[in-house]
Amino acid sequence: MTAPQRLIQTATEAVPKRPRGRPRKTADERDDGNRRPALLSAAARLFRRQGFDATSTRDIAAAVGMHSGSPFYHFKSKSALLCAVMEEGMRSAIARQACAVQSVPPSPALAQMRQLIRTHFDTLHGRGNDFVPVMLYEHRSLTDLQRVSLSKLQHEYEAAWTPVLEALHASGHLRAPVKLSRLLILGALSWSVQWFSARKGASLDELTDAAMALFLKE
Amino acid sequence: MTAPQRLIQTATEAVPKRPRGRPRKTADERDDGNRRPALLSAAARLFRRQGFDATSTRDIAAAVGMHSGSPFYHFKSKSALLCAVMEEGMRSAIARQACAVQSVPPSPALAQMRQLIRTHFDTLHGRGNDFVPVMLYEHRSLTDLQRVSLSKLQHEYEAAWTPVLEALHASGHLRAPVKLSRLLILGALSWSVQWFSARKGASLDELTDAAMALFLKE
DNA sequence: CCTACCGATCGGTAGG
DNA sequence: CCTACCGATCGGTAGG
Repeated sequence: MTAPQRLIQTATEAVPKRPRGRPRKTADERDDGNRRPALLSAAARLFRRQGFDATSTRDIAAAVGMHSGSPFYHFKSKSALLCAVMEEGMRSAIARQACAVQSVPPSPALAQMRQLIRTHFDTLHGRGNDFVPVMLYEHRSLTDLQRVSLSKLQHEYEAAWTPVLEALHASGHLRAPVKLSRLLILGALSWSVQWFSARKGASLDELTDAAMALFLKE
Repeated sequence: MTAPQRLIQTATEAVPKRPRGRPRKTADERDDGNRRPALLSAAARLFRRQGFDATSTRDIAAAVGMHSGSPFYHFKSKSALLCAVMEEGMRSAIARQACAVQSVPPSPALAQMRQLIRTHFDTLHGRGNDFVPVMLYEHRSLTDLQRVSLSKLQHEYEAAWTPVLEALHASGHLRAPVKLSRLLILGALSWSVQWFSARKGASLDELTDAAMALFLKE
């Protein structure tokens, strides 16, 4: 909160008044905001690799070249940083999902479904996409309030599946109840963070084919 | 390691020699072994509720009426206790699974499949079955060596699914590749620890029906 | 299994 | 964003 120039101003007594309004940022202040994304990325990577509890705020600070107390200048607590990671993950996942769904005509629900599955795998296993996997693992380390604020984004993400599943149910491609189907399907896909490896085994496309063949008739 | 009687023996110089061989347990010693199951159960319950890192060994000790250092008389480290919880969970899950499979004739693979799914849900959501859910969540908190020793039990559990899935694949009830099917199906079922509630929503039987309808044709 | 304790780590903060 | 620091907690151990 204390502005750096304060130090200089107190040295000289009579200083010409600064212009009114919010002071312009000087070159020295430019770091104020733009280190936040770096902190988020480093935190996401470390949280995914080591887990939330096994990662200290010192680890995160070191990963972006800060000193131990500095992350708390950007985030009020370690769990607030975790929550920010998850929110960022959900926001970009929702954007990716919306973009993917729009790129496919709505008429064959099977094609929409394939796109949803493929996009979900990308969100989980794409290069640098550590944000959502962290959310799947570390949900428990949030406070109740943070969980509530996140649940809105989660519902938004899940909501995109419902009309597609309903269409598939109506056309006979899906026989199980829609709501339980959504829970089971998303679980099957999300669980792949536990076993999928980009370097061995099936590719994401093969995985998508297998999921389609497993869940849908015809 | 130091036997409690030692204290008494040193008080009197000339003590009649104890009979050879391992000393019989006296009433005071009876706790030596049989507090272990209590520790395991308490640990499983707390690990599931709060997570491994959020549970201190003091919490566990208090839950069974011990003092803070005493769990380390039974387990050499906190993670050894975690590993013991998981091993106990897998052993009883495997036993439950073997019993369930044998109770059903092998001929309709669909009936076998239903039994496997239903038993898996029981292992995850049955009363007092906290051991396996802990394993699903806290896999990362094990040492590499512990993970290796556990993987044998996990493979044993998963192996029971393969012949059933192969039969279903051969009969046309399952179209996706067997190996990927097993991974996706077990993921869908296991993920239910994240959302299933015994007090609201579907029952375990309804869940089993939904899973059968979702994964299998006809 | 208890008592008494240690060393290390960690989230967080005051003040600049 | 750095410096310097604190209070609390925690896994684990020695000795009995």
